[in-house]
Amino acid sequence: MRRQGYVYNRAAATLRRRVSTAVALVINDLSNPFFAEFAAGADEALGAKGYVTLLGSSNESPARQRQVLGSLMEHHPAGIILSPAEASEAVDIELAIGPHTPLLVFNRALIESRPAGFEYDFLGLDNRGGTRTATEHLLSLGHRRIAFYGGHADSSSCRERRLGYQDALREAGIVFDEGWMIETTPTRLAASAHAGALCAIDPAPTAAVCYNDAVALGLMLGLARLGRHPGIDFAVTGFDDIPEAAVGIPPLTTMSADPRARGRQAAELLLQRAANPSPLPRRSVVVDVQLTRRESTPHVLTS
Amino acid sequence: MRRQGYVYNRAAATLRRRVSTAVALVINDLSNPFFAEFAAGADEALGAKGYVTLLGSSNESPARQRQVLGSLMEHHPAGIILSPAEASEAVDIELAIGPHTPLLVFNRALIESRPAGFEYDFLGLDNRGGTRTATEHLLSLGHRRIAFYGGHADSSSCRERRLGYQDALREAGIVFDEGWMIETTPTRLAASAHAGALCAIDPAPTAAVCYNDAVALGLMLGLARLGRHPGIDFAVTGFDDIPEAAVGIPPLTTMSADPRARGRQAAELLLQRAANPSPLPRRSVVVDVQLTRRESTPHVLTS
DNA sequence: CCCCGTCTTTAGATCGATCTAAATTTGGGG
DNA sequence: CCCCAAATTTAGATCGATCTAAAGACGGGG
Repeated sequence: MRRQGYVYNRAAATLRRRVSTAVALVINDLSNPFFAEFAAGADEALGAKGYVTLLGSSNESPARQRQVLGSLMEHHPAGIILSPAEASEAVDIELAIGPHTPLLVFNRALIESRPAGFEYDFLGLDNRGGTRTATEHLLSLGHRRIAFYGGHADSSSCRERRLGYQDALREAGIVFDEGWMIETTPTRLAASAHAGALCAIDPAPTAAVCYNDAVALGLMLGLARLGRHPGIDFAVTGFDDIPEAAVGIPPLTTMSADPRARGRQAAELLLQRAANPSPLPRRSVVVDVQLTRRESTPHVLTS
Repeated sequence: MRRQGYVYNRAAATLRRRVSTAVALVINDLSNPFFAEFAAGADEALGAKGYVTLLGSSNESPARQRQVLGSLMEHHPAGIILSPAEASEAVDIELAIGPHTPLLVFNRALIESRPAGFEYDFLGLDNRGGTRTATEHLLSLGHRRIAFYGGHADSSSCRERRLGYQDALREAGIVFDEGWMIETTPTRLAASAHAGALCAIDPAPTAAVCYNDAVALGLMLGLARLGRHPGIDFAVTGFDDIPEAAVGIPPLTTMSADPRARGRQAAELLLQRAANPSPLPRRSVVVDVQLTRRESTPHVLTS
């Protein structure tokens, strides 16, 4: 009957069953390899379970995100995986998707203002534990004056990562100085341009924990321009393990989040919820990140 | 009535109209920023026209691609945008999607074996013209011994790019030597490792046209390790203009393809076809790529 | 005041998978 | 050979948007 040109009509099935075998995947920034990998992983796992991925990208715009969610909702997806745009309010999301569709939020917390009523699962990275591990790694190499470099202090992930860094310093009994934290836009260019601010600290740090890989790569570039040699006389750590990290100069020690595996995990969490809507309590999964040691973190020089 | 919790049921509409307002987007490698950007552009343009994107990724596997296409077909999409997996046969694609759904193939030609009967539109890059422009750029800077570096000679895009390079040399009256073309796996790592093969050419080239940016960045790294200074005593061009190209050491002169704009264009071409299935003849659009000059292509040294 | 043409409303019918209930077949024991 | 229980087959009914056709409302001219 396949030879007769028959194709299953999933629209008819969806109409009858009141819910489709599609899962909506809404991404804030597809051009970021981290999220592109995440999307690829989610699509892979969903496809393996017979689901189809409805893609939407919000480009960091809450307005567009709302519009996209509305459009995707018309397909009555079995669930939604949302990597929210910046400053997404839980109330707006609830308004867009209603109370019945299972939701899994990835990577960023939603801004909660109302008391409760809106339930969703969460999957994120252990930002605090990650920078703590990175800082401990630098401490174990003998570094004592360690800066935290890059990121906007008002972003939630930057705040968390700064806390982990301070945790490690405190535990090592190091007196921490506010001036050791330098704020930059989290791009390679901005990070490269602000490298001078790091060198201006007195006494000069011998290592820096960076907000993410883009910042770390930019910082290494900027330091090289100022005559420093990251990987030899200065140590740098990143966060994310983007593909460029492995081929930087020098290759970057960083915290790996394995975005493709996160995508698969998100799909599994969501499908579990979809199969079993109410019984399970709300889940919040925070994934450990792994230290990937490369050549950007030398032992401190005994000068 | 929105307050009553009403949401439009697109499954019902699709059932009645026999075709959905979704477009299937099947990508061979989402983790490649080039295709991720393409997907983001396509989704953006489709969303703006009220269409929803059904995502599928094939991971370069024709078997998986076929499976994904089959699954997406059950949603009776208005059309399909396909960036085919390597070695995709037109016959297989036709078998998977049938003769009625409009198809736009992006970037790679399908392997045609049957005489005809299967019609689809095509959108691709001007590979031949691109490397020709890059080579002419190097010629205008005084380079005469120019190598072609990287890529697998049996891939269609590599063949096309080599032809453009040879076009430019021929036109400049330069006697071309087969030994000037060096084959590598098109990754940064492999390109970096083979840099020695380039230096071994006698007399040594002063410039290289690279298969793509990844290869070019790898080559520059490899040359630096061998004591050469790309951007000063050696010129390198890339292809694609991936984000890393602008922040390489030195920043890479390359051919920009603007993948996000290509995505938007693919969406428009497909929707035109979907609105007007038969009247238009088959379309094949080849997009010019633009020379983006940065610092990796110095004037030849007069030594 | 009636008739006919135009505009608006309403009443099914349709799409195809799925589910329920009724109808039919099958099988085994009395 | 018949009867009842179990298994299978068949016949509608359902989902909600959309389309068609029929019914109803309205208005102007005779």
